[in-house]
Amino acid sequence: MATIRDVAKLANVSTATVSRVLNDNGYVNSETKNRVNEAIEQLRYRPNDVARSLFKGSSKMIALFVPDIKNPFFPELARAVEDVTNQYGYTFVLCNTDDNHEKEITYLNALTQKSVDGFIMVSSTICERHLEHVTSPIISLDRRFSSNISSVTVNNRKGAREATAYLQSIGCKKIAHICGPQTASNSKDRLKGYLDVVKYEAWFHSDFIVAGDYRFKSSYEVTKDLLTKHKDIDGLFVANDLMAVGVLKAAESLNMNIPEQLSVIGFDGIPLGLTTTPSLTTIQQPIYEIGSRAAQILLELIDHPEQQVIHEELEVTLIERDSTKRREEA
Amino acid sequence: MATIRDVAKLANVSTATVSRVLNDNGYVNSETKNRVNEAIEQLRYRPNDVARSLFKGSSKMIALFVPDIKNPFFPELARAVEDVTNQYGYTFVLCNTDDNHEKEITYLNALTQKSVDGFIMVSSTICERHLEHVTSPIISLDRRFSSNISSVTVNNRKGAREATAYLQSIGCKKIAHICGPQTASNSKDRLKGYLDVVKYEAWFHSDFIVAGDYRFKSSYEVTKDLLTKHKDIDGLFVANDLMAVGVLKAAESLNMNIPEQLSVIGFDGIPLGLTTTPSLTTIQQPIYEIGSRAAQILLELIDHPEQQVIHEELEVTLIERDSTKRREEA
DNA sequence: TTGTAAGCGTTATCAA
DNA sequence: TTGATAACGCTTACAA
Repeated sequence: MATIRDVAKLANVSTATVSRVLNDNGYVNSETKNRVNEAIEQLRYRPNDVARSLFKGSSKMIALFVPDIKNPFFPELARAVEDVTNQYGYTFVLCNTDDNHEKEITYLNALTQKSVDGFIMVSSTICERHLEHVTSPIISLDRRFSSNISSVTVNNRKGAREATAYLQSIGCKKIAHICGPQTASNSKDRLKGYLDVVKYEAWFHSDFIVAGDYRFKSSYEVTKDLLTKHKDIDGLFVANDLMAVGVLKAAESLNMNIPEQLSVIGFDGIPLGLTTTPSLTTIQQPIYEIGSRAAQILLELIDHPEQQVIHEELEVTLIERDSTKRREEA
Repeated sequence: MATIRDVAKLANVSTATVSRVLNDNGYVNSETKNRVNEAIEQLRYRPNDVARSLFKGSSKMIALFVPDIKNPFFPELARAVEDVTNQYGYTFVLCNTDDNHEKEITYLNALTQKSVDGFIMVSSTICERHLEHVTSPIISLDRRFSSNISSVTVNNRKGAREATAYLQSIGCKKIAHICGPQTASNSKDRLKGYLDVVKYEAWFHSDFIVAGDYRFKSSYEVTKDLLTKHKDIDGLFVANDLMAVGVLKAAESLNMNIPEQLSVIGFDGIPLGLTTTPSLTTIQQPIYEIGSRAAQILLELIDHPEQQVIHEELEVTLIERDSTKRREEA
């Protein structure tokens, strides 16, 4: 690979001049500029970004931490982040953390050594004190670490309320909830939203709240149990779509008809909900927008580190599909 | 951030000595080693990888190019690649190319400037001549660029033959095929495999081959058309699972019963096929293994550039699920 | 066993 | 308008 010195020699100028035309700053005679550009072309010269990074102390890279890209919520998020980082000339690093705290810390250190310019994190285990020594900007998604760390979230509690109220509005009399992992703040908020609506109902009973972990399998099993024990449940608010699909499959295996016997509503709005039979009613998050806003805010924070903390909350939308249906009055 | 010089000063040694204990090479007295390590700890010193990269000319980063991480085939692949690269201390860069040639070239150049050590590419547009000036090792996935560029693939043609023969074996009399984009070699091979089996059948007609693009939507539409025109089709081999799910949905909208009236088999074995109703019979690729083998081979190629080109072909497996069913004799 | 110093490829300051 | 040169933080001959 040719270096700036090779170019300088060929064009009969100093490296400083080459650098000037490269970066388009400082005065440079238009004729020598041409000479330099020709030399660049002739040598197929491309500046070495590592050397640039060393000098500048920044790498033009940003990293996204997700628990697992295989979880269908994250590909769209990742895509959004990559789209905007790429648009601004940044390189996109993806890290799967498995919600493992040590792994997160290891990544954080490794990438800091590489002068990565900023982090977007979906994490349940990170909190402020782990970030003390991190000097690059960080933005948390979906879950808020602390008021000092910028975030992009949705109003989970409100969305959960809306989901539950919707089930009531279509005539469900006994509405259960399958929770996400209680380590995740969004999951806690969704539970709260559910409780906001049903807490004082005469029929309400804590048996109607069952624990899941946001994964398909747990909900498949937990649901079979729940629906076998409580045959009077006619509405189910599930903390995320992946688990809601598990519910659909569990009901299928029990020969229960959805939505005739049971209405099911999920949360997230992932594309998977479009391909099930019945298709899934859900509270849709603006996934792409969450990712792209997060990336934009991060890039602003990188350019203006003096800027204050930013918290942005986006809106969710109820999407009616075929897994819910108005109950006929008895 | 502390530098190696700060450590050297605090430990009362030269930077060379610090470097020696850091990299554990060269002689260094065990007592001074302790002093150095204490200084490192005291200053929370972490070596700057950018400086290291500049010196070494390599960055300990590898990149994966996929058309779109939102396509459900790729998250598992990406996960596999990230797992092994991470295990060997490499950083994982993800690029969405949209099958856009210019974008691919731009990424390739940008990452080369960053001294990225190797590339894993899923691409239909790249061929050898675009790679002339790339000096880092490259490995192509799923599609073979040329015999000079290492690859990890599956036997698409054989898998397609197996799929088609399976439909015959369960009694399908007229078997159609929905193709992938003919720009992709895997797609062409799957078509060939289909033809291998049906070409000389008396019923065979070119109308039974319809063009898709590996996406859900195209197949949804194309299928409605096909099934309306040719009501005698009783078997359908679809070039990938995503399109096969489109077929399921199209049949649903036509009130056709799968598998009673029509058996459908896909290709890929993505998790999506487990959540549809009916679940999808398919030719399963070992997706995770493809990714992890590719990454392992790439790392070998990075360590031993003198090594020759490697082509590896993995096996596919027929998975019977609920979208296919033995035809009763008339 | 340790230190000195050159070099990796840039950018930016200062002087000319 | 241009050029010399120090600096970014590290590694590795080579010398001591």
